[in-house]
Amino acid sequence: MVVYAGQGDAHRSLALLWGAAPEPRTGRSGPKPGLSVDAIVSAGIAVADDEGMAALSMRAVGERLGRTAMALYTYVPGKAELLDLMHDRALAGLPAAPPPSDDWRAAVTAWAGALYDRYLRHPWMLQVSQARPVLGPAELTAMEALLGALGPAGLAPGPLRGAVSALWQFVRGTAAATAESRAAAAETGVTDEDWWTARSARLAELAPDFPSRFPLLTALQSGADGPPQDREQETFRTGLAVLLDGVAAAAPAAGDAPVPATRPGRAAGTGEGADTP
Amino acid sequence: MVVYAGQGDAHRSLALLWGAAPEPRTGRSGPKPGLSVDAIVSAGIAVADDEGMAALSMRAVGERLGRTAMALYTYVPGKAELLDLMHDRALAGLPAAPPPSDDWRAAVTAWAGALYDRYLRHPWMLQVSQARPVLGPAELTAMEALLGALGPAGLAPGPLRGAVSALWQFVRGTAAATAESRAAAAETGVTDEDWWTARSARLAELAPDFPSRFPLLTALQSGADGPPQDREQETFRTGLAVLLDGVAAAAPAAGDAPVPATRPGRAAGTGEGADTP
DNA sequence: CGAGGATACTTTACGTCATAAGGAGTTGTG
DNA sequence: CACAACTCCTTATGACGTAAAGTATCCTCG
Repeated sequence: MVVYAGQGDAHRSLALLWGAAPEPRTGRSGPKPGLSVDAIVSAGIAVADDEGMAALSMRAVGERLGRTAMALYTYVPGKAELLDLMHDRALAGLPAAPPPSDDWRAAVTAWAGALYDRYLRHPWMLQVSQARPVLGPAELTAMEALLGALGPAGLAPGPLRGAVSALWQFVRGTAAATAESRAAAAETGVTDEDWWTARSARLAELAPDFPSRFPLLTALQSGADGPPQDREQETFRTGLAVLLDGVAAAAPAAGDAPVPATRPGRAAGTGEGADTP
Repeated sequence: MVVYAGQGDAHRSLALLWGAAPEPRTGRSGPKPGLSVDAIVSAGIAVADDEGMAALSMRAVGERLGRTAMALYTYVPGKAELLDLMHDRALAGLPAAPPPSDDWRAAVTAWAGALYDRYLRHPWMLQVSQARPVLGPAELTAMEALLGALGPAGLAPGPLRGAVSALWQFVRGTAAATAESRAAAAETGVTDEDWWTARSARLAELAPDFPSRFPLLTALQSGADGPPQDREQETFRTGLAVLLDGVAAAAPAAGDAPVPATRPGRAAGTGEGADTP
């Protein structure tokens, strides 16, 4: 529920995100730290995973570590920063960019699938306000991986930025939709499908003129065939395909695009020597 | 900051969203209502517009109407539902779908620009958790408009769903990025550009190995030429072009679409005459 | 070794939040 | 005119983030 305290100094997060100097422990008095930023971030993720974003309070995180809420403030400036850290950490460890290959479509598809899965494993991430590019190392690594996968397509910098943004947002958005329908279903103890039909039934009841007011939506919806999971997967798959077609079309000399390239001029180099760290 | 209380009965919102039967006022005792759902929603939007999402409390909304917080509960079940109503109302009045035309690219571009502008006029919308398709009338109308604009492209239902999702998420995501950089700049009383350079300077300081760790990102960033507004606009424009190229590519060549689709002969997607926001 | 200061953590407290419960005033219908 | 329905208020509850101040622990320096 709570997601982001607007003015939380992004600067304070930055230092922590990038592994605030581990401080040579020599020459420091006082009791040894019993906690660590890492442990706190892990506990926070555990709380959010287990009990949902609404249950993520400083008290809850502290409790999970056998401490009070205030103990956390020794390590972390506040809740907003903790959220930043959690979000970035939850993105860590995604597969690195594969070596550049002709089949950039497969590479980008794999990247998108991994990110999608990650979001669904930590649905609370989707409730962290995205009005906030935190620029943590894991997020940037994921973006670098996308750039690496996308590289062989040979986009110019402008379209490349656009494509990266479009891809990321698409994955996040579709993951959010899936997560929401799962959550709603789990909450009401009902299967996805039942929930959807109940929902549309209620809608039809409240807006009897629905089909005439929204003919295209009605047509689109009635075109659905399988259970909602399948529909979500299909949306993900086909939406991604549309995006990739766009990338292929925007690329000057794309490999497997069905579109004949008319402009041979290769624009400013987008580092094709992606050796992927 | 607060964005969405997870379990708020979406059902309760639905009735309100769809204009809960205006109740024939005859045969009702008690004092006449001094407020209305509409007035409350307007006040909520005014508060959020003027003072930001963090300042949106039931007290603040009530105060703006000369009432206490509790007075609102006569009209609205709770804050989550009020947020739903605000969000949908803020989407109302977007331009309707134009008559089907050959130039579906222009139509979709206009649609995207209008939605983008709307988000930027009410930045708090971007902090409402999107993990929640509220299915209000305005949102559905906007989606119907997109479907109308997209129609002449002649997509099959699957790709159409994917494209709709991709387009919507893209607009929302890029709007969020723009809103965030504006907010950050306004907060610190600094121009967009200064804020960005300060940010990158700080990043470079914290992660001196940045260029070697993120070569592609570094290359992409250094390829930027203008002030950030221009970069944002360019991302929007080129990203949208990529998406539209994808739509064109996913459409059946030119055969059974109601209108012969424009062949995507363009190479770099930047050529499109997007008039943008 | 013992004092002093730094550090980890706790207790307590404050202000704010959403909202439950109950009461007061207002208005229509019997 | 009584009563019921209704709006709106006051008050109260429990949770939240976190400021302030206290306590216990440990290192360093005299």
